[in-house]
Amino acid sequence: MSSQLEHALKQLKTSGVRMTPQRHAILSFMLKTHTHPSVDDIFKALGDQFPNMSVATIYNNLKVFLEAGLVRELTFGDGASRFDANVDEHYHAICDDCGKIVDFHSPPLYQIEEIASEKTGFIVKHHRMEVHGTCQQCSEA
Amino acid sequence: MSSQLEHALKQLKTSGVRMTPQRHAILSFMLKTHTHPSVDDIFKALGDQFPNMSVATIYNNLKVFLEAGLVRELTFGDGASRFDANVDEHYHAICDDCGKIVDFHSPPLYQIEEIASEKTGFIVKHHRMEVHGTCQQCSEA
DNA sequence: TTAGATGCAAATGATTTGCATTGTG
DNA sequence: CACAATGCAAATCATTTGCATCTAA
Repeated sequence: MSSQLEHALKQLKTSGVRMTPQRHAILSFMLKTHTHPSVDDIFKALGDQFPNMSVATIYNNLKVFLEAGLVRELTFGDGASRFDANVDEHYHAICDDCGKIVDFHSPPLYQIEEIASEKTGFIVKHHRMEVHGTCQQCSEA
Repeated sequence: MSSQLEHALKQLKTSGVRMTPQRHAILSFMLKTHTHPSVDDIFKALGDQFPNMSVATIYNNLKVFLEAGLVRELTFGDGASRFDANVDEHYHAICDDCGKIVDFHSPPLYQIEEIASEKTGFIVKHHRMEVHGTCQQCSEA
């Protein structure tokens, strides 16, 4: 078991969250994948293990994980939310042709938070940034 | 009539888009407001003028305007898309308490597009950035 | 005149909710 | 045992679609 999963399990236990087989499977899947899955992706991926699992259970659990800070929700314009268990500081590149989402790292844009704060009077807590374009495979095709 | 509206009308005419009273009203409203309205906001705002206007008409027209590059679509995690007729380079500050969206300007983040391109192999065409936090009114309350 | 636009209602798809049942701690 | 979690179905909400009617050019 990955230490990341162990750590997440411990954290949930500390917060008084009960562990169920479904919850464990969803969490474990989220920590293992790097594909930014939608609820439906998770539903399909765990269908073999849990033929009777309800989508409501997936929504419920993602909400629990969100509140625990274990996952982030990503919303693009295309219908379904996507979820990302990589909560490290990072950004996303999105292919406007095939929809693929690729993580990348870069020095964080704290300066823009300061500029925003000066110009708008907001107390800025975080920012979101993503680049759009065409991925390597799509541009080669 | 604002020169912005004149220019938009001319552009649509050139693209062979017919002008209807509904289309004119939606376009004019979009250019006048700075509130980043949702479809429902537009529907309510124009309800007096057009008691029988269909939401489908609003969706249709926003799609036309999007394709003409006259508006941008903004999607946050909260259900409905919002639309912005300010297509100049600018960013948004979003209040996580009251949902208000405030425009602000800043030197564009082209460097992050380069970094993203190097790290991911994408051909980067544009980026999106927004800061989240608490607006002045909400933090004073 | 005629292709494109509108209005309406039904369809779709994501997400939420209510509730009876089950299972964790 | 108590209360939280699950599964299921119905409800909700944004958006899309089909189609008959209308209208801008």
